Amino acid sequence: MALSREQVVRTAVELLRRYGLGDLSMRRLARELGVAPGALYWHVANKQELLVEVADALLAEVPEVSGDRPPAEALAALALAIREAVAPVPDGADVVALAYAVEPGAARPLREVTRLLAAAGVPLGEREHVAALVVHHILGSVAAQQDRALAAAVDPELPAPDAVGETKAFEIGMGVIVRGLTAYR
Amino acid sequence: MALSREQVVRTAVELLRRYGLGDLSMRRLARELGVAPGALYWHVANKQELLVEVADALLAEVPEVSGDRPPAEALAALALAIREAVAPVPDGADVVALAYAVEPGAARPLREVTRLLAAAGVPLGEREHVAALVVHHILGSVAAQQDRALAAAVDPELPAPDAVGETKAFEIGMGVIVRGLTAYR
DNA sequence: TGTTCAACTTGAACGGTGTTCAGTATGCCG
DNA sequence: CGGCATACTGAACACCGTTCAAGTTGAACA
Repeated sequence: MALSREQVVRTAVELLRRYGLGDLSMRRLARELGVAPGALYWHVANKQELLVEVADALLAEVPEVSGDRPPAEALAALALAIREAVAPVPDGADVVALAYAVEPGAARPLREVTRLLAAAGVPLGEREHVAALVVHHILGSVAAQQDRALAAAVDPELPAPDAVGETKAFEIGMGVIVRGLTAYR
Repeated sequence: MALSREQVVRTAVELLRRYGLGDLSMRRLARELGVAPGALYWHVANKQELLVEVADALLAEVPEVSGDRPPAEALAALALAIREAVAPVPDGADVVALAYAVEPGAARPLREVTRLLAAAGVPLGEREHVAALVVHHILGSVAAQQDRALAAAVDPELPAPDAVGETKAFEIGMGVIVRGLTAYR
């Protein structure tokens, strides 16, 4: 059976989930698919394009947020949901950050952030900038956690980060943002 | 004359300033110093350690913030100063983010963020987490701007980001944070 | 059935990358 | 002058993303 773009992306996601970005090379991916490296370039222009697709796949699993809650509360829940989708994937934050940099509005959950900010009364001209703040907090927090986890894996002296504590830390920052938004209403 | 660690770091900073992270390879750096690549490893354990040193050098140029202002105001000024130190350096945000991930409290200006948060009434257990929010906003904002600049340089269709607008966008996010901090006082 | 043509894949190469290490040179100290 | 730590070289190792001429495959058409 011939390879397909979907298959390439799916395998890339698997590889990322299992081994992280360091082991997601075009060669490794090709080996996993039983194919020569050059074959991948028929289905994908380059690695960056592939990674954007991978990021989209990760974010596609974020559940849609229910609309019948106060916007601020819904925003906090959405941020947490995005966090939970990205955090368990090694280097997930890096991959999503890359995709967000290339096109901020490509993935649904990230658009939803902007939509909730509108509902919270943030005026049009400021929305995308506040959305950037939220996204950076999510991705920055996850990236930091993943870096600490990596450091702890290499050097057993360091304490392994505990998921609960990390989530609490994230929510403290998110709380500051949400309280800062009340000024708009 | 023998090479020195300081000289290696200084030249690395120059190279980064001029050509960005893509051209800051150990080989290129060695060529610039008129030396074989292996020689660098006498002065520096590996590239990551070098980049941490480079980040410290970038942040060392952030002016100290004066203490006789309201903490919230001083924090906004400090954040802006950090931004202005990192933004003109290509890939500066990436380099500093790496250093911050390795050891969050290494550079003075980043410790100062925590100090100002203490002055603003943020309790001990939450300080470092709010500091992370601020740092992520700074670095995320700069990284996004630099990515857009890079994209515009490659594809002339895209609009080049203007520095004033980017700073405004940054300040909008910073404003949300600062307003969110008033709840602590 | 035979032929044609597009879709797809291979194999090999190009020009890089970070890092290691046995060996060699340099200059200071006793 | 001998010895020794410091500093550096040259070559290699094992990778990386990407390109491309040449080859294969399979389906549609005559």
